[in-house]
Amino acid sequence: MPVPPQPTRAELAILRVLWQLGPSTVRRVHESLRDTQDKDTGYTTVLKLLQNMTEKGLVQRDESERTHVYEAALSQKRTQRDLLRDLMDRAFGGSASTVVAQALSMKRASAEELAEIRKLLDEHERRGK
Amino acid sequence: MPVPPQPTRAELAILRVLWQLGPSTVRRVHESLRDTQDKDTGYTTVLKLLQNMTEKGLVQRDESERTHVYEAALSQKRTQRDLLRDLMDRAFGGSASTVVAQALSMKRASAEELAEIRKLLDEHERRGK
DNA sequence: AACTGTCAACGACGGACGTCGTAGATGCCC
DNA sequence: GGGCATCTACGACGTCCGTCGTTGACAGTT
Repeated sequence: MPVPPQPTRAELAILRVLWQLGPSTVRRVHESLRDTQDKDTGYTTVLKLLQNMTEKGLVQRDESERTHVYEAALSQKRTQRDLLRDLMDRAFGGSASTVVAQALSMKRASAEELAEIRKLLDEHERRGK
Repeated sequence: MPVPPQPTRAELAILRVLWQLGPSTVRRVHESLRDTQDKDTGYTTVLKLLQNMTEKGLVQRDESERTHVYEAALSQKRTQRDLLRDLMDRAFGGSASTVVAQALSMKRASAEELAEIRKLLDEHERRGK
């Protein structure tokens, strides 16, 4: 399992919990999901998902205690990058600028976000110089 | 069928062909896919996909002639926006600036692309003013 | 020792997806 | 008109995904 496969929708939702809470038990993940999510997922469903994800290498499991503790195997950044890369290739012909253009066209690109983006761009340019 | 569901991977590959070639027959789509794609998809597979997509409202079918002609129902821009929005919500917490940051961190964000992005940003700012 | 609650593990199931074989209709050509 | 090619339509299959019921192990309580 050199490179784990991309997470599915449900798996990504779980990863988000793990990134936010850090290493957690099934119960904690389940409850956090219940809070955040609109949909109501059963306990054993979350357990099964986490078992699958362990199998795939998406998470690491500490089973030294009776109650296992799960932790994301890859960083949030890394996963975001992989997912965005994939979408960029499949839907945007690999063009980063088109991605940015679409991102800007969304309502959520608020004023603060625009300033943030410009800052990123400056930094990136300075570094590339 | 007010709003068609999001296209799957295989469906998106077909949509890309339709956006590039314009309204096309199954055969044309199939051949174009054979050229572009690494994977080798059978004719009837493409046909079935297009039939499903018609059902879902992703494409429109002109069956006035014996050989049907398919056309993308939604624009490329619109589809890109929907897909990016979805990923942004699921993986980036809805933050456009994080998306942009990840996009910039990729090798494909070349010098020309950076210039292009900056231009987009300027335009966007001017318009927002 | 019996009861109760929590946990991991396993198996099953329905649905979506991608794939293709095959049948049936239609058009073309000698 | 018979034969061949092309096209749509239909049905099936294997796989993955998300879901959950059930079982068995274990721990704490009384």
